[in-house]
Amino acid sequence: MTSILNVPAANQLLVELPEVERNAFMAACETVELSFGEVLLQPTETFTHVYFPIDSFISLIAVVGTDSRLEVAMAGREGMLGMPLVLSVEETQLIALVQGAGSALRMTAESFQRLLPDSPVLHQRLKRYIYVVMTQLATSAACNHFHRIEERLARWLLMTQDRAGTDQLNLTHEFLAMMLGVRRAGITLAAIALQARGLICYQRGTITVLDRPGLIEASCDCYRDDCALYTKMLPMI
Amino acid sequence: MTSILNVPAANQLLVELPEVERNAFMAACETVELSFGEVLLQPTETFTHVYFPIDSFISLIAVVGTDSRLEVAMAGREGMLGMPLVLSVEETQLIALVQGAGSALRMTAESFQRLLPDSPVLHQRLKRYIYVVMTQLATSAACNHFHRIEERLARWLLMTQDRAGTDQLNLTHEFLAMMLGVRRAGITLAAIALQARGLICYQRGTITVLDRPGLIEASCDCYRDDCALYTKMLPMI
DNA sequence: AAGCGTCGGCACGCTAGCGTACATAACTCA
DNA sequence: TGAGTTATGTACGCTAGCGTGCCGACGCTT
Repeated sequence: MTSILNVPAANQLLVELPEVERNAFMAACETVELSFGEVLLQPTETFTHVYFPIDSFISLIAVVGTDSRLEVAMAGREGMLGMPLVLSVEETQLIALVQGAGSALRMTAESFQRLLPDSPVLHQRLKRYIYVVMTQLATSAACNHFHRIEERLARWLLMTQDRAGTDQLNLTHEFLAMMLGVRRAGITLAAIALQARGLICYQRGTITVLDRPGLIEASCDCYRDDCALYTKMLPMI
Repeated sequence: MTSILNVPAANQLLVELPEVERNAFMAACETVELSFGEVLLQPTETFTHVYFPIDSFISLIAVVGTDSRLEVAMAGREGMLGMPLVLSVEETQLIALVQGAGSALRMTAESFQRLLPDSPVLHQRLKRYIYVVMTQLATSAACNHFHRIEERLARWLLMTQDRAGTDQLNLTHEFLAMMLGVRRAGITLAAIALQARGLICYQRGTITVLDRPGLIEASCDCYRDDCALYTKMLPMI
């Protein structure tokens, strides 16, 4: 089982583009630093930029009612923030929260929409990426519904590790509770269980993945399925 | 509160297209009858056709593990079956189950992909439709997670009523349980509660909506939000 | 009219997870 | 060093929903 991401610092959607496309596209990009906790977008806001994370990553969070939140997708260097713009829609209904600090390429929404029609290879890739995310949204709706906190936590840690590219994750139980839409105490119990099995180890805001294969075993199949779909639809690029 | 659908028998995505587009498109379509329970597509299968329901409707169902199923989206005359083809992807990971018998326009995947580039208005609409469905997937993931069976049932009945275009729905508790990913007995209790409130009435396989506004009141806001997003993104077309 | 299959009501004990609250432990900073 | 803040452990009773199984009612078939 390989991770989604075993490649050097570059956004996977942008690597190995045809020379012309790449040049035009990169010329319109700037590199920005994203810091943890930054909110790039709120529901009903309009995209001013698209982001292609390099070593940062972003959580997409759905809100229902006044205070229920649930992370529904992640965008790291395997993905992008700004899918609606690929569909010529300029708004979002999700919160985009920087979950892993680091750098990203960024381009104005305007440039993006102007350049996209002249970038057929990238455009094709982005459409496939949207398909992958849609499918993940659908199956993770089912996952969130049927699977237990411990499995979901394991899956979430794996996804995060892939995007952070390190074993050491800076995460509090509080934060994890928000992501999974459960109680903080629920995370504590699940984390204790995973630690007792020797899969992770944590102290005060840091979780270290000790046994990745074991963690995959402990997670629901949704993690494997997610990875498999991504590599099928966007193979190595 | 108006429903998504208050229009005569026609697929909403196809109405009022420019003459040329419409003619080319319709010429490639045939009308088919879909019968209840028909499975049009299974996970990993390839699309042979796209469907534009007229008075039928189709459930999209996610599968996790061996026997957990959850309805994640519906396609009636406000939508289509075959979104991945708009993204140039020919497969699906979802089950497409005919949930309301009736007719639909259908076209081969091949024709669809050939005609789409020459149908800019339709193409634009379909992209917006995909955005709507993606957003609904995201928020209904949260809805399924946070809201109770009774609210979710109310919402589901409203969505179904919109697409069926009638007060009388032919549904067993067993079937509803599958859609919502809960026990049959759980549906029975929720249905009893809704009936006690005078919102619905049912006997042996038939549910009648008695008080639509009341049912909206009883459902979570997700129903209203869904409708609002659709009409915002695809206004009356 | 009888029989059978389907559908719905209900009841049992059980579990995961909730809301809440409080205590302890670990860092931070004055 | 000591005070304050933040993160984690844990405990309490509670609720929604689970899995299961059984019974009765309905309605179709013959």
